[in-house]
Amino acid sequence: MPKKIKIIFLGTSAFGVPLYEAIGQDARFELVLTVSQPDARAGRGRQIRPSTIKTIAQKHNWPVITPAGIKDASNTISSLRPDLLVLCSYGQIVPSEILAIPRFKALNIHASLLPRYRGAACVQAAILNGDQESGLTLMQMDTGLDTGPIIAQKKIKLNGRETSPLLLEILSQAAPDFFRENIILWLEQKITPRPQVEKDASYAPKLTKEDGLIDWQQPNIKIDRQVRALLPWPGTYTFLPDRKYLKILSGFPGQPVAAAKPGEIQYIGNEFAVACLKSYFILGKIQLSGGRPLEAKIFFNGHKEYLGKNFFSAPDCKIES
RNA sequence: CGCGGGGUAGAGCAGUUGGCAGCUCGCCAGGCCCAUAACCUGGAGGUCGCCGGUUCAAAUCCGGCCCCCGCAA
Repeated sequence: MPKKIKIIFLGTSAFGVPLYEAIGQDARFELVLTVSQPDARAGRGRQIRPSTIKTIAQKHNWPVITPAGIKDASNTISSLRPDLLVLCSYGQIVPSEILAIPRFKALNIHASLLPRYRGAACVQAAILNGDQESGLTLMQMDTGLDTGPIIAQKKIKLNGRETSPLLLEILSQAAPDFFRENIILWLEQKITPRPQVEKDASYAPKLTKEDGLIDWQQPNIKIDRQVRALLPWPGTYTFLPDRKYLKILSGFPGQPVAAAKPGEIQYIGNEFAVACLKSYFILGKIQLSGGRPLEAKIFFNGHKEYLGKNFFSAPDCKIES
């Protein structure tokens, strides 16, 4: 390839950073523009802050724009005459008029083995469903939500103890090599994308705060998956017997038992555990609102009054601070 | 000015009609026991976040400051 490939990168979250920097620093490519989501109020104090990708762009002095709607950037994008458009967790559907601009098309790197888990919470979905494997998909974009034909995939085996932040990190770090291994073949048109098998498709819609509420009537395996999957947001939570909001940050499933009263807090084998459906969930780290994260053992050592009482997971418990 | 909780012994917490600072765990010493994460006895350990004010007397009331955290995104 005699000439540099002109790339426009679309991304917002930290997940895309390794890939983004790899592209920006690759001599074969010329990063002509970065498109990210607009600055938004976030965090305590609701300060206005830029997206992670925008922050990285500014650090390298790479050109970046943050249109409210990607359509607003349509003219800017076409005037740069990009050869390729690469998207990684950008957060907006890109319309066909923009997808049609680059001659090597618009590609998306998605953190699941499509057609499984189209959508935003793809990594969480893999853990929530107890999948044996996860991975990355390089795909050609169309106007649907992660529906375009697949160019390449990379599988990652799961050991069943991953948390979302960890798996996200693993996939994020794997993205640059995965991209480099396939992009040249793509540019040389040695790969024919294959359409997704529609009947195998599933969706992982954005999570909500409600998804984090623990139902102690479930088997401990499910609760364990929920705890690992929903970090760091929305997080899993329950309510103490006096209805204080309590985050469950970690734990693991205990041995099955016949008679367990779901929700009951118990001291078992030198650990603090909560009864769920025919089993116990051993508590690891927990966090009260206003408090820092700490081992359940440390907290309950000073609160023996909770033993034998029940956690609430009733919907009438308001989420309060 | 988005809403809110908190800084008290090594850890987690209680303690506002102001009056010599408490609980659980841990730690040290000893005891019981085949043994123990169990139990019993004794012990060490605190400028009550910082500064100032009110008062005979402040962890507790008033003012200012620093730090930590939850919700919300």
